[in-house]
Amino acid sequence: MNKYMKIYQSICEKILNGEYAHLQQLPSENELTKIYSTSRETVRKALNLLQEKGYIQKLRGKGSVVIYEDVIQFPISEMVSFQEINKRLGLDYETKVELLEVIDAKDVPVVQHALELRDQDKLWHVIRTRTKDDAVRIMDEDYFKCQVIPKLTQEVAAESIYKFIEQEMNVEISYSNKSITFEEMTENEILYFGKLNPPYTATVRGTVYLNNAEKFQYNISRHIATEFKFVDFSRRVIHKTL
Amino acid sequence: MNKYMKIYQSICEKILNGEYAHLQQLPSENELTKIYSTSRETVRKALNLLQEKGYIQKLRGKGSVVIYEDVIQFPISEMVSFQEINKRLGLDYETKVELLEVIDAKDVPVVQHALELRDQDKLWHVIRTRTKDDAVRIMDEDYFKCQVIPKLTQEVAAESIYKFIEQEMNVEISYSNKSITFEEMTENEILYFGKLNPPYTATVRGTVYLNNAEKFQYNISRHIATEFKFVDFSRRVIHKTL
DNA sequence: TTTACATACTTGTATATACAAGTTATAATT
DNA sequence: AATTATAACTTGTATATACAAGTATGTAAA
Repeated sequence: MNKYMKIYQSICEKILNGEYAHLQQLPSENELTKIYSTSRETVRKALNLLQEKGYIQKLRGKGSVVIYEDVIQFPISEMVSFQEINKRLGLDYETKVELLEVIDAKDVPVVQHALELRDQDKLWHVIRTRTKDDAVRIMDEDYFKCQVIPKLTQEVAAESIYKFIEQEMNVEISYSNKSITFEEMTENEILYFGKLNPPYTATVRGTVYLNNAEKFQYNISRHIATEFKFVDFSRRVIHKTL
Repeated sequence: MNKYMKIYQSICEKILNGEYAHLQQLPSENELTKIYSTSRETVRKALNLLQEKGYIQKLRGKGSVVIYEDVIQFPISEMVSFQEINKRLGLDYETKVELLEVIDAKDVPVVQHALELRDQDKLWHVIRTRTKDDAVRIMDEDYFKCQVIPKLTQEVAAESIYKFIEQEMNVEISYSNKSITFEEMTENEILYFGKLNPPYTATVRGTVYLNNAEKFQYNISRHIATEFKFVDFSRRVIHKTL
C-alpha cells in the first residue's frame, strides 16, 4: 500500500481510538515528516484526505485540529459497508440472509435500467435484514453483476460482501450515487418489519461504480422512517455563479 | 484566486454546460498542462478535486472521463446554497422572507447548545419559504452568529446569504455536519405548509463551520416528506478493520 | 491468424525546492 | 505600559524530476 495511505490510516486510527482527541492539535507537517520519515508532500496528501473526509480541519499558519466527533447514527455520505459501521460504532446489529439467488436482469426492469444491462445478463439478488433487540430495523436488498462477482455464498453475505470483493477478487469499488426518499411501506416490507405506525420507510437507493466507471451494484436500504437518522459531512467549494 | 482553482472551475463549467459531455474523455494531464500553461502537479490538483466532487473519474493508464449527470433533485452532500442549486438546476423556486430578527441565544436552547453560545450571545433568526406552483415546498430556518455577521437585510436574505457573507465579509464558510430525519409536522410547520397527508416532513438539520472550526450557523430545512428526494455522491476509502 | 513483445502513451507516487501567506511569541521601540 | 517590528513558526501554492504502474497499439515472431 501507498505511503500516504498508510499515514492516513495511522492518523485516522489515532483519531478514532481517542489518541488524538476532539479539537486537539495534530503535530505540524514538519514534525509528521520526521515521525513517518517521509517528505512533506506525502504528509500533506494524507492530511488533505483526512480533511476531505471530515476528520481534521487545517488552517494556514496554525496547523491541523481534530474535528471528528463520534456519531451514533448512519453516515450517508461515507460509503462504508454495513459491517464497517457496525463494528466502528459498536452497534451490535445481527445480520440474517433472507434470500440469495441468481436472477435474470430482465426480471427486474428498474435494476436492469439502473445498471444498463441486457435481458440475458445475470444478477445476484440478496436480501438481508439487520436485527437489534429482537426487531428488524433495516432491510437491505442488493443486486450485483454476476459478471463481476462470479461466486457468492451465504457465509460471505452474512459477513461483508465488500470485504470479500476487495480482498478476494481484483475489483476496486470506487464511488456511488445515492438517493434518500421517504416511502409508504409495501406488503413486502411489512413482511419483514411487521406492521408499523406510521407505515413509512426511509429508503436509500444507490448505484455503485467500479474505478473504470462501470456500474456493478444496485442497492436498496430500507430503514424505519421515524427511527433513523442519517448524518452527512460535506465541504464547501465555491462555484462560479453561472 | 489560485491557479488550480481556476482550472477546476473552468473544467467544471465545461462539464455543466455540456462542452465536456457525460462519459466523454478529458484531455490528458499533459495536454491540460499545455492548455492552461502550467505544471502537471497543478493540473492534477484540479483533476483530483473534480474527482472528489463527483465530476470525473480518473483511471491509471487511461485518463479521465466525465461521470457527472444532471440531477433534478437536491444534492445533500454538496454544501451549496439554495440559490446556487436553484440557478444551476433551473428549479424556479420563489423565496419569501417570513421572518428576520435578532434574538438571544438563551431563547433557543437547542441552537445555543449546538453553537456553544453563552446566554447573552445574539443571533440572527431567519425563516424563509420556497414556493413553487403556488405551494410552499420548503421551509428554511437559519440562525447565524451576530458576532460573525453584524448586519443582515431583508434583501440579502431574499437573495443569497452565503453569497453576501463570502463576497462582502471576510469570512470563509468551510464545512458542515447535517442530519436527515423524518418528523411529524408541528403547528408551526402546518402554518406554512398547510395541512398535509401524511403530516410528515423530511428535516435536514445542519451545523455550519468556518475554516477555524468555529460554529457559526445552525440550519433547519424542512421538506414535504413524500415529495422530496435527496441525492448524494460519495467515494470509497478503505478503512482498516479495527 | 494468432501470439508475444516492444513502445509510447496514460495516471500514480515520492521527493525536492522556492516562495507566499497567515499566526504566534519575543524583543525592541515609543 | 502599550505599540511596533522582527523572527520563527505554521500551512498553501507552484514548479521540477524520477520512476512506477496500468493501457493501448503496432510490429515482429510463431
